[in-house]
Amino acid sequence: MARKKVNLAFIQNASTRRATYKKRVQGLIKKTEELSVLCGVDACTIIYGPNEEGPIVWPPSEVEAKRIISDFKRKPEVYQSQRKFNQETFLSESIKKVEDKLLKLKKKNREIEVGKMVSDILNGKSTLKEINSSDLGDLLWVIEDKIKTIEYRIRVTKEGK
Amino acid sequence: MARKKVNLAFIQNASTRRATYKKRVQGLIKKTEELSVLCGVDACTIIYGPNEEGPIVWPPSEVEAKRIISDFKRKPEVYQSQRKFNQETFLSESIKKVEDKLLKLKKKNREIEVGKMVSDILNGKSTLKEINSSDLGDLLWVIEDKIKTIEYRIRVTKEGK
DNA sequence: GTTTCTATTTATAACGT
DNA sequence: TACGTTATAAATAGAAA
Repeated sequence: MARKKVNLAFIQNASTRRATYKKRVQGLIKKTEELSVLCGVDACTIIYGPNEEGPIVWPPSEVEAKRIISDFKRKPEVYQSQRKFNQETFLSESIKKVEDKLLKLKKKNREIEVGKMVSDILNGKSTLKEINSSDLGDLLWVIEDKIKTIEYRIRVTKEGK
Repeated sequence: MARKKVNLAFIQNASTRRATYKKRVQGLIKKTEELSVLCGVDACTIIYGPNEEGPIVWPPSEVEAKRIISDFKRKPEVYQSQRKFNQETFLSESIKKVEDKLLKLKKKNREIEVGKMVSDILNGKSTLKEINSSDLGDLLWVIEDKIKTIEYRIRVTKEGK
């Protein structure tokens, strides 16, 4: 983020990684505290360092941290509230681009539907038999794509060794 | 942090506070992900918004988040104050440190194994039938986890307008 | 390894719509 | 109230000590 843009990938060089880790842990903890204080909300950050030290936690109070965590674990459908951290702006000045945008949205809508399908299947709410061939085609396409992502992450993990 | 230095105190004005909240949640989640990916560490951030349906969490996978939280809660109450960041940390004896390292190594090895399994299956070098039930369990766990991450990304892309 | 020192990239507070 | 823009404050990557 300085002197060079950062690539969101595991830092191979050990010493560089350690240095970055230190700086960023400090920054992350600070940001957590700031959000909590400025906006008056409960926020908790837990970091397991590469060392054997033990987790770094905010808020500093063990009781407070566990309270927030307990609240979290009690909520079943936590992820419904996950949302919009995305800055994607394929905005444009011409009609052509607006049309492109519409197309993309439709495509993404489809992806969401398929994503839910996958989820339902994994959760036993649905079975492959209940899915029509058209949907199945999309399903395979998406899975194939996701597999690539997984392979990439696996590769990164290995190299990070 | 712009146009004026920020005062670390509760923002009285409701609309300003709300606007700041939205921006900073976005930033905090991003920072959490960056630290995790760049440095290859487990990190978890939970935010309870003022009037939202549920907490905002990173990592997006419920499984992953709960695993990290469990690790945290499982630790004995051997907390000790530390010098940096007003954080708290567990003091451990040298024996425990060694044990922890061993545990991490085993975990990493297992991750690599599972990763190779997925790879082999995708490349037709192996089939699901050849995998024993124990391995299959890990495999499903990993895949399910990845799927959730994927769902999150899809959702974010969609709602990101 | 760690601390300090920039050069730059990011994050974002205050505005404008 | 929400979203896009802009001026600044912060964070931080890489270099140097």
